[in-house]
Amino acid sequence: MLEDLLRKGLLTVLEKYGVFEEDVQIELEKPRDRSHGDLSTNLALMLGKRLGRKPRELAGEIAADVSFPRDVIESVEIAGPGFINFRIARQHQIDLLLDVWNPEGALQDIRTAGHKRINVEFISANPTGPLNVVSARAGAFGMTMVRLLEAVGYDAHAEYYVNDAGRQVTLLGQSLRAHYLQLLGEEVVFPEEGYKGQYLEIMAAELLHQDEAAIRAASAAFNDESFQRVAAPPGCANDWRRLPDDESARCFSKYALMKILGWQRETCRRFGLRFDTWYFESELHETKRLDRALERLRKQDAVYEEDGAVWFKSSTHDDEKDRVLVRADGRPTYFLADIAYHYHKFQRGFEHAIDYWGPDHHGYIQRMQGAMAALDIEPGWLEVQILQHVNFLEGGQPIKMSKRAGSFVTMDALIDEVGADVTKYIFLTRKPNSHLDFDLDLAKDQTEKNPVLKVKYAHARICSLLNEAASRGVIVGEPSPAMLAHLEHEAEWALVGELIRLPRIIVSAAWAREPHRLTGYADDIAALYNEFYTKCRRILDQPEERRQSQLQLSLVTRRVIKVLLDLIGIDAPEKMEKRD
RNA sequence: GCGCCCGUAGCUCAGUUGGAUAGAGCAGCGGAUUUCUAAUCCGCAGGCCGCAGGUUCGAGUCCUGCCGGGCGUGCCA
Repeated sequence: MLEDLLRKGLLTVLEKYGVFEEDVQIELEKPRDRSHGDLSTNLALMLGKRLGRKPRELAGEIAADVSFPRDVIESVEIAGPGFINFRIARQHQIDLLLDVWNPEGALQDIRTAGHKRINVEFISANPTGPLNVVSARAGAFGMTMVRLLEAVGYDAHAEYYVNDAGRQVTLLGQSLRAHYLQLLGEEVVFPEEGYKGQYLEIMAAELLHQDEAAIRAASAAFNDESFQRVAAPPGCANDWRRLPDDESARCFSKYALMKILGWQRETCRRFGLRFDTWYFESELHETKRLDRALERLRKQDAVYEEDGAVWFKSSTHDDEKDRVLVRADGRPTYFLADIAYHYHKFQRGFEHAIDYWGPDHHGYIQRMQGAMAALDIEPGWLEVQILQHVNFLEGGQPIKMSKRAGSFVTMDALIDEVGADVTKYIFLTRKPNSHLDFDLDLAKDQTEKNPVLKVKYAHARICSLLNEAASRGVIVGEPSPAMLAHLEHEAEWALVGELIRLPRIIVSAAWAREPHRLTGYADDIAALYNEFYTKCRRILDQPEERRQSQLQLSLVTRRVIKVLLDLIGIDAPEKMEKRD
């Protein structure tokens, strides 16, 4: 690695000052300003005080003393208050560029995680209605994180937790049943806090008019293994309604669950999300994992009984207060189920787990971490990422969203109107924990002005250029040092300087859990390519060597853009419709 | 009240973990096309980085206190 070479060279010089490897962390970064060279260190600024020297003088001495092979580091300069700037020799930049191009090169070298198994759980929306736009942000982040983790060598596993047990699901069944009976003209008391969304009315109408056909259709969506447990209840709706209330509601609930999970899964598919596991809460109950988790906590002396309920001593783990695991009436809380779920996740052999949660769950983190600690799971095993709230604006006004009241923008509508690619890209240009205003009108009406198109266009443009070359009989060779040595223009070298950062960008985005670095970088690459393309126009009319070098540079650029768009999960088009 | 997140251009947001003259897109203004798609490029304008202190060679970034916005603070999920 280039950085290692620089560090080693600098350390050799620093020994004369009595500074050794363990004394100092040498930072190297790419300066914002191109005129400041390719890499820069603030070493002299950091050491100035410790050595009682003026930073600028110290930098001058170090710069004069340090030595590198000329074909790697072309120049060493001091600037500003005491920065030492390095300029990478063009020969070496070409080597780095080829390292990015070579499939066995840099993109293999960054796969350092050793196939460790890592679980990424995201969306995990309640199965009580269609996915809404909030899940779109989680989907974009979760899926890209999975791919990023794979890119750095993890064996990453995408998981969706389905809360198909508990009160919400019961309420769902009762709500559907009430809608159904209402359609029959019966007097019904709609459950308090029930679900009033229009989708339940439609679902009820389907049951009324198609009944068994509707049930068969919904069941057919679940013929694969992971959804085996989502099965249609016996009989038809007309039978269900005559059963005793509880049992009747359970039948309607099962049907609704089946139907809604079908929607959710289809929405995810449309959005390009692939889950390795859909984990059902009901399985936890059936396999007695709640009892087992509770038993384990008991053995650790982490629970006690009071007022008829079973409490977890989360206050000993920095939580504000203790939390109930089993209610006085004997029903377990969601918290206990969640503990059992994560305990099982741990037992399934994942070395690390990342959960994407909404901002309304942040108060939940402490008790969850407390439970993990009480179960002797190493600290840091569970990593919770909070995705901040998204404000959707329509006509300049925020849209209030309430699932129970049934008013929200569905993820499907977003995909229909804005498109999956644009939506993902927009979400991934923002940091996970920043609040975000998403103007639907703007996204819908002005999609051609969205930055994602600039990146797609750059890719299409390169394809188009290469096609044109082929049709003129120009053969584009594999990128090679001999040809790339003919790069001349400043814009070409600026592009090279950016392209060779790809491995570092991927690594930093993966480790910092900040996929938005990918979109920012993709935008930079596209801008630099377009700049090069405009300033060095009519590439194919250039002399053969110049032409070859530029075409080869284009090839590498196309691959870099493709790698980025694949990570983000959006299409890299070979051509785009000409606008007007 | 307490806890968490956020305050950066008119708008939406970046800012390489403390670096050099704070950036991009959109909106505004002015230029560039006999093309290999102008869905592009070039230029101009736009800023007390919420406010006030502190830490140090150096702060949009770190610490404290305010101000403003969002969320949480259930034997709900």
